[in-house]
Amino acid sequence: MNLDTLNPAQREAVEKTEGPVLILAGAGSGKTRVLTTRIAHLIEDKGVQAPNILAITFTNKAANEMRERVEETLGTDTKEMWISTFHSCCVRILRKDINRIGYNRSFVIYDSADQVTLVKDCLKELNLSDKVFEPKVIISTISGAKDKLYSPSQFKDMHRHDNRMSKIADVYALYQDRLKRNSALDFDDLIYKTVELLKSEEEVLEFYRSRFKYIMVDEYQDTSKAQYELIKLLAKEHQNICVVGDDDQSIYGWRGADIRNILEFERDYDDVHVVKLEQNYRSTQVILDAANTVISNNIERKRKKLWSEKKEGELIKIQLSENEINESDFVADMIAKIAREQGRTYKDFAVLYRANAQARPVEDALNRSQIPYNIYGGTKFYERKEIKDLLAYLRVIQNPQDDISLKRIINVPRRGIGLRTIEKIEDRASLKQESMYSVLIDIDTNSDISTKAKNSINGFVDTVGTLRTIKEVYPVSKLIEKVLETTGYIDELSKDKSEEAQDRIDNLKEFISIALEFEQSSEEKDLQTFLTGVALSSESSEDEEIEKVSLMTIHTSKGLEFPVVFLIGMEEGLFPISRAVRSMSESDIEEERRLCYVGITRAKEVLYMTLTQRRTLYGKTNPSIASRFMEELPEQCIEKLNKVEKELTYSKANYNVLDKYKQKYMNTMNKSTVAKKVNATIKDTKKETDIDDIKLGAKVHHPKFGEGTVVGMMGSDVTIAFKEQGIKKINKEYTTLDVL
DNA sequence: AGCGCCTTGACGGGC
DNA sequence: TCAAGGCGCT
Repeated sequence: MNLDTLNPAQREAVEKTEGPVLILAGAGSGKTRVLTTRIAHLIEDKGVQAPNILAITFTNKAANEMRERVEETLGTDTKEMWISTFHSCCVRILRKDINRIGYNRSFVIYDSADQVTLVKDCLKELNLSDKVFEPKVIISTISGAKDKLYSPSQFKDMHRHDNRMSKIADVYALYQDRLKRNSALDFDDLIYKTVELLKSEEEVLEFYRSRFKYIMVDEYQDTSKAQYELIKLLAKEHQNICVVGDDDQSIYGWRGADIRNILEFERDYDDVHVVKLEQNYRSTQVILDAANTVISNNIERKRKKLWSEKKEGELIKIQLSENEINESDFVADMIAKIAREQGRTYKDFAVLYRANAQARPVEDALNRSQIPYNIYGGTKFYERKEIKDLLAYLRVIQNPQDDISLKRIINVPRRGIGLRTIEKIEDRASLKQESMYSVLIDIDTNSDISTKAKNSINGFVDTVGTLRTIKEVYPVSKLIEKVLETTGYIDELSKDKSEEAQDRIDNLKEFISIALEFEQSSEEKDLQTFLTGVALSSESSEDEEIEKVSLMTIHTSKGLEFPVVFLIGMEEGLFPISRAVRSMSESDIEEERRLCYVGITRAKEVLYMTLTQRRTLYGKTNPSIASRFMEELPEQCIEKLNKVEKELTYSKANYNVLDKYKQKYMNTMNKSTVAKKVNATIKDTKKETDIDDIKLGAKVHHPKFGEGTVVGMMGSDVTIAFKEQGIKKINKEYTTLDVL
């Protein structure tokens, strides 16, 4: 294995194969290359067997890319190697042994829409209003609990003094019960139940421990407590655990990622070898300086500074526009101009924004200028109604205990089984503690259902029965055709002559070809494997090679790069988004700042940042205030294309500034040095602070805001009245508060 | 069952 | 602003 093309840090990360390794990989530092080379090195030079390697990523895209690149490097196939996402890895483990913890091995996987339906059912059963207990809120609460590995009873106990949360805990308990009865797992369960299985079944744990002798985890900053625990279980014995991540790119706190996992890796494992990949191969020095300076305003981070061998590069251009329409026109004009003058092609450009709603005016402007674009995000193929209907049929065929899917299709297409009848079936099912399907099977013994409804139900049961037989002999694609035929689904759509109906038919045909493709490429060809694959993939099959400008959120852009990037809507309340501003929570603002860092570092050569004087968003026009992140950009890196400073009110709010330290050091150091100083101070005092000493009324010291008094506490959020900076909400888990 | 009016609320989004 | 879901009427 030739490692000569790697830089020293990269090489170190590859060669240090034994013991715990933390690779802090800055944006564009060749992280994927290091990981793939490391795997190849293990196999080729260290004589490690392929089955002993486990490599975990977050997205299918990353997993596929890694597998391809490893195969390319090694020149062999990697079938024996587990290179997969957390979720598909867990499914594999669970399919084998989940029966040991009382679940059915042929479980189905519920997506977020199924979750909503199930939670609504649970609320109904508990007589709770879905106005007071919004399903969305319930789901994210449950999801948060599972991410932290709280069981329903633990969760209930934690919140025994909080009436509302207690009720939510009851929903959580019932929800889990129903999932189990339906032989279903939601996405969070895939992780949670795997941890549960490994913790309770010594034999299973031993099996995987001795199998996965070398474990690698990508995007470690995005792991949740549950994922962290899973990895720890597997890696504890041999300690050959290599995690790669960038705390500065942690932007998924809102979906359970716990930045502490990367910040405290060194505490969790013994003798951790830390490698920092700081050489950036992507961007110009100007772009990196700007990114470094902005991110240095974050307190809680590992110190790291990107540098590049590339020359200085063009200054970052800042444009102030009248409103979002002018802003979009500016973007379109500049794309046209740069494409023409510099001979760039449209795929070199990306327009990045904080919220999807911002895409609209940009689309309009690009259309006016006849510039082709691809918009990422939006309704997914598998979320379409007709596809979900078909999937519900397939799921019921696979697993008749799945009440949620059964309810979805029992009267689709219409076959005269009304709401009243369905309710009766449900009642009976919960009375007898069994699935709706088993009630349907002997519906004839049920007296309070009309003969007409009984006939329809028997017809439905026959259809499903027939399809279940067909499943055993025909391939999936054929089964799908049969479903669409025998249920009359296609007939129903064909009768409808609208364009929409034709679209739906086309989508169903597209789905059949997905199934055909599956039959050709997959080793296992059964329905269950197909359904799992569909559940775990997101299918964003846009034609990526095509010559188009990319429009996407900054979140979506993570991991990608473009020669020319437009970061639009750099305004307070939009970016950082208003919720983060209003919550007054420093950790929320820091996550927004990391997002800003991600946005800036997408650019290879040219970066534009735009903002408006007035923005109409959600039907309301408001004067804009420049984003605090704009103010954090170093003067020498930017070029203001128009009179930005004159026209703008920079928010003078109590954001930014590191006051206490600023006064002390500002004369001699620049802002980023001050931040470093603060960082170092935190590191020193960290161990001495006991988080439990932070109580109501306690006098505390905050690294940025100085002295204050604790006036409120909610979970890990502490509200503090600062002497000089006013009232702020701070997450005590992430900030070092010294009790005075 | 289906249509249309009205309220609501809207960040980010992979598996 | 606008789209989706709820609700009431036919």
